[in-house]
Amino acid sequence: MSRVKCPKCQNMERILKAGIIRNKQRYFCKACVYHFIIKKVQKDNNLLPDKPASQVSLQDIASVAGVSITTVSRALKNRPDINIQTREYIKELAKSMNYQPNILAQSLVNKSTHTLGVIIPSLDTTVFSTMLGGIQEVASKAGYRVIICNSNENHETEIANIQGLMNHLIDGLLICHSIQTSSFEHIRIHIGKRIPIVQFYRVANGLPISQILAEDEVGAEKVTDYLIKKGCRRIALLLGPKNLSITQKRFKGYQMSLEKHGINLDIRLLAHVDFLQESVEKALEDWLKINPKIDGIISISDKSAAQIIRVLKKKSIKIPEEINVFGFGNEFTGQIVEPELSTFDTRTRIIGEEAARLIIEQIISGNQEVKSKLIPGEIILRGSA
Amino acid sequence: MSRVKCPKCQNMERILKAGIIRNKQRYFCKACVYHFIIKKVQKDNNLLPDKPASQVSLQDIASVAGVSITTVSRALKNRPDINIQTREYIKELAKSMNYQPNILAQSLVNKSTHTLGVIIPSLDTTVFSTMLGGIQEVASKAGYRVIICNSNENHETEIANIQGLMNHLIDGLLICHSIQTSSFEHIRIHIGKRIPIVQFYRVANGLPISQILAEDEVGAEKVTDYLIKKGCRRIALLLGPKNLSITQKRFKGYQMSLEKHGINLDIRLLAHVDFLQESVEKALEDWLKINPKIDGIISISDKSAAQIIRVLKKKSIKIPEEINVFGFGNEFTGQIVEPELSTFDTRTRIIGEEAARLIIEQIISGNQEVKSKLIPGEIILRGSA
DNA sequence: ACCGTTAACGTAAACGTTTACGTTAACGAT
DNA sequence: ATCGTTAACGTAAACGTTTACGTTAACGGT
Repeated sequence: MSRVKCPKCQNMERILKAGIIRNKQRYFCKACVYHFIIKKVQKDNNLLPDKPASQVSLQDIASVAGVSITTVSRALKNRPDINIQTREYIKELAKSMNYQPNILAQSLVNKSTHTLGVIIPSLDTTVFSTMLGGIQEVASKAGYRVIICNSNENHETEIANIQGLMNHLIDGLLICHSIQTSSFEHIRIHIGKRIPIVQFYRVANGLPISQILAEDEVGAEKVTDYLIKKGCRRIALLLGPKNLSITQKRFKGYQMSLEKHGINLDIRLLAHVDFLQESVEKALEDWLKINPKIDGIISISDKSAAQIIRVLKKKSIKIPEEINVFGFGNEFTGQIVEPELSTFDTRTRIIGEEAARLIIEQIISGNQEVKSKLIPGEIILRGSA
Repeated sequence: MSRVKCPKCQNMERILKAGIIRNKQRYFCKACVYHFIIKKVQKDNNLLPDKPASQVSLQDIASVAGVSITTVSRALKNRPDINIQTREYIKELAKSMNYQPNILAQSLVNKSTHTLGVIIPSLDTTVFSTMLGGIQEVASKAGYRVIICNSNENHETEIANIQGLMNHLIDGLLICHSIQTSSFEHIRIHIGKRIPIVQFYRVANGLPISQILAEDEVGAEKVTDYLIKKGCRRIALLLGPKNLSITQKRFKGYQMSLEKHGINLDIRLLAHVDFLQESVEKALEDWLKINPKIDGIISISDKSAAQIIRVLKKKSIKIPEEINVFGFGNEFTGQIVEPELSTFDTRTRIIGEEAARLIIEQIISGNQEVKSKLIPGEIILRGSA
């Protein structure tokens, strides 16, 4: 027989057990037909006596003011249907009570979080952190927060990130695909739903969603044109993984320029790398063995170009006399190497800014019309070519 | 007389107007004592006929399965008190209906968002984006999202960011103060509340909250020691704004080293800059005019050091023969300049990682004990010193 | 004196979860 | 057959907002 007392009728006799829930024994009082659980007496835990200082809510203000929650909400939101004196009084009261609205609750009702999700492949690469800076600035000026997810150039992580963000946390998604991403089902699922998506920099072409792009094709063509005009005939091209849109476009621009100038494509002059130092150096080693010798290199990034220059100098190969080196992206690094790096400025920050602008416009207008925008870049000539 | 029909009794006679609310005329039917608003007939707007595809909720699943919401929740959360077959059935049903939980609603109930807020002064600076990378990695492995706010080195923005994040959006705040921040009331308000705060890299010392720090003092001392041992006696020190903790600590380490070696402090050798290129070059110009001549420079960052080296080379000043140059931070830039940069590696990424680890620990344990952790750095010797 | 009008409130549903607690029926032991 | 036990549900409150709609009283015109 249990030694439990019914909290309702104080009876200790006709008490039965009634199952266990979440590790707690439940009881049933036959006398008053009542189910209950004996709670362990909270022995005021030894933490600070500070109350949890739970945020003040509309209800708290309403109680103090002696009005309803609705009236408080109206006052704070400057809605009509409220007496001006009442409104001012409540506003002051709210301020004095240090009221802060619970954004979660607001978002739940309003079905809008004023938050953008951004998925980028890496934070350590200047290109990406620069774009992020652009996104951040535009978003914040428009009153949007930014949640950043780093896919770490990993396909699975990208998928997981998207799933997480899409669960009502964000109003719009900006995505720059990881190297590994080649299938895009995880994106396609979300197209046409409430949450707009914009791809930037690295994009998937088959998808009916907006894009903000760098001038990869035109840029590569212009750079190749320039090198050919300068007399180069054996121009090596450093590219990323083959599945990247960027890779394909830069190759296309390069190819078009060669064709235009009647130069045959030599596939030995193409190299695909994974952005890591070793793969860049390996590609360079291979190129240097080729005959006839190369006289120009168009790098995939300024960082890789800087690494290339470093190796070439160690081998006492003169830049630009023997080999012209061209970067891509215009990062700070290019101004530090010697000779300073000629590069194609893709206006990375602008890409981020435009991506943010576009998605915010889509969020506000509700119009998900597919737009594709190319951010014009420009050649910057310094010493290396 | 209004030509309005009461939706309840269909009467068109005894209808009165009853105020305007949110730009809509309200009516009152005397016949059936009923208030109403005539809604404009939605002329099925010309958008896509696609339904908004509102996410499926627990209620939707419950309806289909013919059980209550509670049972569905129990099934999906693997709670006890549910028949295994029911559970499996509901799980499959949920999957087939492509159910995704509404994180907002979950957070509202659970009072936890599994999201960290990070406030950093800039995204374009390598140091910060590197720390961010560390934070991101640890957070994401622990199942936390990261909301990033860029204070842009601006005090007001920092305050606004914190206010926004603290309104129930985050479970913990990581903050690296802006240059301009000298008063810390906006932080102090939140201390001891539910949401823990951890400062990293740039910290305010007076506050009773945890910190993750670089070895600024020890680092500056070690670097100065090294230069003195190498024979330098006129070592210039490039510092940030005076109010930064980093500035004060590096100066202290520098000063201690001088004292230890019996060298008098010459305040002309100190310069405070704002991280912009112009201010760095201005400081350098001033130093070069001083007599006796300087023979060493400890820079505030590797980037500034690279700029210094560039200027010195233009003036044909030999590095390290005439002037030794030391960086701080160990960024990629240091490996590109010529001569390669000697630097103090502050282990920036580790600082971010540790900050994230610490705050997550505080969130989970609920223990906000103040901890201060110094991340050991090390001198990296290359050609410039 | 009555009627229409409106200012200024309040009530309650809704957003999508989680969870304390109520309820029922089946089952084994007496 | 009765009673205690428990598996397996359901109900409803709660989280903190927003907002459609109900309600009251005052007021001015007839």
